[in-house]
Amino acid sequence: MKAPENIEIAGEPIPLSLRLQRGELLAADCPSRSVLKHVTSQWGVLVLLVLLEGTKRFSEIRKKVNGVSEKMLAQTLQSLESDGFLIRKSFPVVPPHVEYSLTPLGMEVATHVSTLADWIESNLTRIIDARNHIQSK
Amino acid sequence: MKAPENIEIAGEPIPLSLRLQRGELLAADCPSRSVLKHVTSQWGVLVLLVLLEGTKRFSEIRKKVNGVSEKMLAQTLQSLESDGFLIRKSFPVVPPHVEYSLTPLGMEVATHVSTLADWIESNLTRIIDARNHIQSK
DNA sequence: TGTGCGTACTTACTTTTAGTAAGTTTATCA
DNA sequence: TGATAAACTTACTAAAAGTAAGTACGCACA
Repeated sequence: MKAPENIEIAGEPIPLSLRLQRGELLAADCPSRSVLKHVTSQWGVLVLLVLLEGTKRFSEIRKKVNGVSEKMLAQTLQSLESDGFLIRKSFPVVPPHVEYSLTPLGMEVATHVSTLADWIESNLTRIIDARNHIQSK
Repeated sequence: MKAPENIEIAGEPIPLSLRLQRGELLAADCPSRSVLKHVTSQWGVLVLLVLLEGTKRFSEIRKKVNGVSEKMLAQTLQSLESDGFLIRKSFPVVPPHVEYSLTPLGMEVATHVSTLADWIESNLTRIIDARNHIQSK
């Protein structure tokens, strides 16, 4: 993260608590890097998309996100939870019943992720056309 | 990709060539998956951000994207080029001089990537706060 | 009393990917 | 003659992802 500079407006210093500390993704040691990794990880993106539809059980997410293994899904859910993007609600029953849903913070990222995902889905043919065009050179 | 269904409007079938085939990221074998991988790869995201600023040389990109190795940068640039997101212009000089710039297609994705990246940078403190809150439970 | 079932994981192991460091190329300049 | 610079490439190691099997446990059924 950027070290907060001593900004002031009209001679009045802005209190630290009110100043927003912006992350810098281009800085190798900025904590935003790990957030980006979690959010844009292969399965992270897809899990966020699915959870935008609403609360889902572990097994439901697994069914929707075609190809994810139980191990990777569990891992992905844990990292997204640890970043505060989703909450895990476990019911004390057997067999286990666990529900995942986006937090307000999670909905915000997921919305941006969804926009990007939509663009890719919508423009797939353009991309494939471009691919073929480049290949044939 | 979704198999094109036989859609028609007002009794008139839409020719295959005109119908847009949407990708489906949730389908394991959809080609959109590899595009997503390239675009949201750790270094792919950051390269796209840097190239939004304009044409850049290999070494300039490497300097801006803190932490990327030459190997990974070369690999990332190649995959983004193969998807038609950027063009590589090599000048026949020694030492080598190579310039990379976004294609119109690349600018579109990069814009969406940038929106997501901006959100993460802007909300880092919220995320870190959420992280700490979760940890302390 | 025991056997199987369902769900959400976890663990051990293999394969793939990423990271690191050193090498390659070649015109130009000291 | 030899060092230099820029953009890669290659060989090797470390880390991450994929695969498959195991674990926990309360309930239903035999």
